[in-house]
Amino acid sequence: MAIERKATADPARSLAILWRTREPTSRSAGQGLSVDRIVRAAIDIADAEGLDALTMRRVGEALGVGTMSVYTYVPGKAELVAVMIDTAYGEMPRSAVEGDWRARLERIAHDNLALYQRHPWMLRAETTRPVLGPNLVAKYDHELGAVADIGLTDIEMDAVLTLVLGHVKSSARAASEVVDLERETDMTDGQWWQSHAPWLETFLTADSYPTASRVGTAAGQQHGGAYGPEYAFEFGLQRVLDGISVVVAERAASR
Amino acid sequence: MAIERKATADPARSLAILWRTREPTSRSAGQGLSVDRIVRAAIDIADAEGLDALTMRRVGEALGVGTMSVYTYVPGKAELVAVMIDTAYGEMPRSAVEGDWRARLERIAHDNLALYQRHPWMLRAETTRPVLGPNLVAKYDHELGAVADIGLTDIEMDAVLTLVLGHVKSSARAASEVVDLERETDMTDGQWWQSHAPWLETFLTADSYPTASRVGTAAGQQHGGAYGPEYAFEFGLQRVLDGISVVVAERAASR
DNA sequence: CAACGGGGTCGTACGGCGTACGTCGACCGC
DNA sequence: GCGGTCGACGTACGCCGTACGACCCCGTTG
Repeated sequence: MAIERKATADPARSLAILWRTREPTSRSAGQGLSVDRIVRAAIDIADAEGLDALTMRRVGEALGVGTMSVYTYVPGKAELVAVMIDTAYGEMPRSAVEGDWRARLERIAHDNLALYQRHPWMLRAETTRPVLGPNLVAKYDHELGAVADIGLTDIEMDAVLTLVLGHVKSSARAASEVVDLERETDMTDGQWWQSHAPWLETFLTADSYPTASRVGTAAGQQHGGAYGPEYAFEFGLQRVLDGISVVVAERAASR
Repeated sequence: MAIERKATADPARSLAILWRTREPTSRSAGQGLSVDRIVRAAIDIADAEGLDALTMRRVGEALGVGTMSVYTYVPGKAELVAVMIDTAYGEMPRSAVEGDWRARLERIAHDNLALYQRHPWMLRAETTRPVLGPNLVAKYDHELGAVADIGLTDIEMDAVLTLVLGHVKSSARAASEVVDLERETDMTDGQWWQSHAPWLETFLTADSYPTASRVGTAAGQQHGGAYGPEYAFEFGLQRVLDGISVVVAERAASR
């Protein structure tokens, strides 16, 4: 029910797979099992049914193969997930670097949001000390390109990226949970809100917590409408970019 | 290895416990088991050893009681976690509302960071559609107080809070993972970085990804030093607050 | 062409988890 | 003193990840 633990995939093992240290043997070169086929099957399962549905038994099944055969190509589930993550990074667009830095960062934020929408399981699998696969490195390099040459120090460039991507991840997580819950409970967020309103009013009277009840109601109605997570994402992103522009302006002025 | 799934604790059941709908019977009033004792024991375990170590068997053990006895007071693990979360909120300071809005938000950010440092398991257990326990409501009301009366709409007040708390959570998660990994691997972040440097240089040459290799190295050294997650937290927080001040200024000007 | 060796495959089994279910004992109200 | 009720808990089920060892098939070698 929580974030992936033993997310500590053995980095060395994962890296060996990711950077293709081992060339395929003549035997396995046929149409048999392979890391690629396993990873693709695993991603399909996780995309469609979430990280909890991704079990080693399930992967074997999907490939018409015994559960333990999977372990021939992948040392364990944690390492499989690590490879899945890097593979997903590899499928991201590397939009051309055009426009000013703000437009570029905005574009990157939206690309990453789309990534999380396509692969919601990544929200629960990623760690902050990621396995440095080739696609993550390429992604990092590409994204740094958006903030290079605007007068920031290297440390600041990294911090800016961390900030923006962190915001995207927060927002994506919120949006993803709304979708999950709407499917699990067969209720839209708005319906859920309304069905709980009477209960809330029992305890959360305007007397006891006036501000919370007023603002909570307003925010709840917003969620009921078409916009909710989307608004939080856009609002937050614009605030973050505004904040970054203050630093950029400072650096430009002192040059 | 991931974020709590079936985090869908049955809200009604959780709420019933949280708002103490059921008064203690004369029988159970003695020194026997109780929701409070269970929750306290569970929080102690999770604080000390993480959410993975928190099993129902373990909770029973800690209380000198059979595993299934716990289910007399709590409908399931998900609901137990929900109550743990609200309890933790209840232990937060409600710092007096003083200073300007920026100082107040900064204070709130630091209070929430401290909460996550004391209870790192919350980073993996919280959801975005939380169970509306009494302490969460009180916390929300208190935190709204920091941004009331500065000219924002209700929706914006909620969005500002969501943004700041989202940033705190991102940063706290990063910091927490660093701590976890340093314990698990018996290596500091700096040592880990250095031990992987040769490997990285093999693939990530300055030729292939000049920006990534330069900035990554700089950021890596930063992590090796005393500051890393703390810097990311403070840098991001100041940027977020700068961004918010732009909106506040706009609203003040148009009034 | 026969024998061998090794690698891909997979069945079984173990120790963990959450928890459904049914029983038992002790206490409280009468 | 007694009946009913409720807290406590033992057992068991179906999941999970994966260690271990057996099998089988195929490419290589003598």
